[in-house]
Amino acid sequence: MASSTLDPRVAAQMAVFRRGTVDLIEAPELEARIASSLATGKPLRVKFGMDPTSADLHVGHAVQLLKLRAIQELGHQIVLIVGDATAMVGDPSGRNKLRPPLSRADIDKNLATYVDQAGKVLDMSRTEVRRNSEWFDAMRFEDVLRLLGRATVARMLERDTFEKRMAEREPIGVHELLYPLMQGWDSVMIRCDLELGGTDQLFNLLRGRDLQAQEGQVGQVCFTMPLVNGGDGRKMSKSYGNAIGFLEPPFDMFQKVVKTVPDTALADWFLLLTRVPEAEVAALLAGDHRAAQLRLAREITGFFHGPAGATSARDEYERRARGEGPGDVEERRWPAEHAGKALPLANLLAAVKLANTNSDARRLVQQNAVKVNGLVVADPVAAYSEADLPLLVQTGKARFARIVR
RNA sequence: GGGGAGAUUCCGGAGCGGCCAAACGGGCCAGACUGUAAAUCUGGUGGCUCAGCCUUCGGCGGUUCGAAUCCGCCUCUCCCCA
Repeated sequence: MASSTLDPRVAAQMAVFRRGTVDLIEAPELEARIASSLATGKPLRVKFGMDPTSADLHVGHAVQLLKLRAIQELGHQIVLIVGDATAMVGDPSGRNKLRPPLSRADIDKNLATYVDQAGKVLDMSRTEVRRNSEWFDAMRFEDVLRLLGRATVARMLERDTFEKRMAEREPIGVHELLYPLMQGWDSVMIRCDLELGGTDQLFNLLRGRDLQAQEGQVGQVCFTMPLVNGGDGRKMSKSYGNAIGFLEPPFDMFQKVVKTVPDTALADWFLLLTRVPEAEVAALLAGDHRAAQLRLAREITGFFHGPAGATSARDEYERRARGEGPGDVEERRWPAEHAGKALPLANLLAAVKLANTNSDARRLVQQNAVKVNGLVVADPVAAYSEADLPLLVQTGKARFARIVR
């Protein structure tokens, strides 16, 4: 496809667009647009839509944002569409259930945090942010009907998520059929050159391309990035509890990356979530996977917390790996209500919240999961009193506390 | 509007008068193994003053020596037909 006469500057940009990308519809069109952008000095308008349905971004979102950042550095214009109007519909992509629409108040509340967190990756000062209520609120009912006339029911229903829901007799709100059209209309309104989305977004992205063509514009180029999975193999999502959030402290982030990424996904994570050159990634993967995993964790943690944060996270991680426990053990006070009394170990654990209940604590002790001052104690009624303080207590591999007076 | 099915411990889902704190699977916790991974194996998974006791099976009331299991009412879900 890339002809031998392809301008090297165009080729270089194409490489950025291509890294980790799944769909690119169509590559030759993109080459042409890049070439013309270079010739005229006019940046491409690159659209990315976000639903302000949740305030907290996680590593899964970072895949797209990092791509946008790279594109931004090429000098193109990122247009972030805040889907405040579409959020009230709810994107049916990947959903098997009708989801409740959000109120305007919810949306406004999420928006600030949302944009703020995206700013950890994107240069927001160079990003155009548009709310799609800007044009949707201005539409009259006849405008809506005209837009709806642009698509057929069969075309909408052929979508896999709708097909599945029909088959499973799950409800599909009529309003949900509108979502792809609304998203597509955004592209028309901002005269979009290309739009990025997750692989689950391809259908929606293509609606934009079609609508633009129908409106006399050149249809946008569409490209998609993979969705990353959490440690449990499911799509990373806050509601599944498998997400690594942008705002997590360095150690947590580092540790979660190590624990989350299966060996089979290492290559993808490097490709999608770091800027380590592809050749270097290949070399890393040819070596010790353990080392590659730690490197990945450093790269990701470093991106969000800087080199110092990444280093401290790694040090902490290694300290724990050596079995030394956390560098800085949380202190808990001897429970005031038991001042001056001896307590059975199980009750002590529950009292300082190292276990949920006395019964829970008792079980842990009986399973050899509890260490006091580094030694396993298997007797749940072993008595401790304030004279024994301070006590370093550990339940399981990761929960530590120092009990003090 | 009419007809039917059902609500059980974190989830799914058995149980249909005593042997039920309630099978089984998932999840989760812990132990072994390990790369604090994955996979695997083992144990655990209502509470407590823990070889025993106490409180649970949508809610309220009833039958019974005894109810998650039977009866009545209530609340909420789902399905089919229109």
